[in-house]
Amino acid sequence: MNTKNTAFATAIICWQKRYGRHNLPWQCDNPYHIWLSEIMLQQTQVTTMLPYYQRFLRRFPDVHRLARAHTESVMAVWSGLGYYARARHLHATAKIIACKGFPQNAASWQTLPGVGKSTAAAITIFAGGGHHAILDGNVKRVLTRVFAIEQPTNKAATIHTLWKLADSLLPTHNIKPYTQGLMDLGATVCVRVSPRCEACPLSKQCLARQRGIERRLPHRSPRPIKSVRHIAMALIYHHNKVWLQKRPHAGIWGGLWSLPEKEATADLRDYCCKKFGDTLTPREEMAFTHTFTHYHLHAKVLCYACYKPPTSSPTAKWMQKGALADAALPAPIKKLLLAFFAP
DNA sequence: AACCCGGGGTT
DNA sequence: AACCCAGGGTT
Repeated sequence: MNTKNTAFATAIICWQKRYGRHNLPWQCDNPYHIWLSEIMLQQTQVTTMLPYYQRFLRRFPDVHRLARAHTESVMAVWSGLGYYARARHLHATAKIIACKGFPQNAASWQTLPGVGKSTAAAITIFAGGGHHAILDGNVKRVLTRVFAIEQPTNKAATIHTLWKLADSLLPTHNIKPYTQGLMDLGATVCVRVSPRCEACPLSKQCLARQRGIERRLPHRSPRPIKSVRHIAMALIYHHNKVWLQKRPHAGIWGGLWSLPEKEATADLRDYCCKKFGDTLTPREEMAFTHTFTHYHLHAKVLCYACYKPPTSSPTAKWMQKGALADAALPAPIKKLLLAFFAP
């Protein structure tokens, strides 16, 4: 019978002790700090999120302060960090926690908005008591390489295999340094391009390295070709202000402020005419393209000067050009507006 | 600028 | 199980 692979965990725990990160501000026993850090670390590196983390905690020192805050101020503090759905989910979860207290196990954590299986596992491990596998991008990379898993990692069956493998590798003790070590190793040594195998504690047991295929892993099956989608947007300005609409929470750029948008330019002109009447003067046209996972978005932007603006409403408002940089806008819209108002 | 990537949510 | 969404990193 094959014995349990303890060499993997042992090597990581030992490496973590000497080379891992030990002084991160959320390495404490405050579940609020740990939860916030894990959300901010989704799709984001430590060096990027660190100043945001500090700023966020100064503004919202505990979960009750966060729960009581207005969504707008949460989004404003999050501004610049990207992936704004994380901020919306964080706020929604804060309200639940303020009412019902912090979850006491991973399964309960995972029912909360923005907390998936891996994040729930990490939070409960670092907050103390949890004993679960994690499987984020770093861990996937380490596992597919050390065990030479060549199946495409964007397939459910492979993900399932990786979870099983991660479960089987869990050590009985030292779960915190093990988990932190796995994350740190993937982030600093077993990186996607140019892995630093000479500095890796697993290099001797790494099957991908033995076979010389570490750079080809993890493997993904190709994605379908992207289509192109055309839309029309209106940039309506009044002195140094621009007319923005709040987007619905579902769909792209959910909950962010953006320009009025229609499928076709004719529809857009109709809308502008109805909304602003003859107070609008057509100016130049602009355009941009933005690529999503599944399609290229091509936007034609009709610019109008407006001399008599309508008043704001909950879902539409005028924004000063000075407020654009810190506002919750989609990245391409922010870029376009900053360019438009640039001196 | 093109290409690659990966977390949670939705269907 | 497959697809959707978002923005940063790398080349």
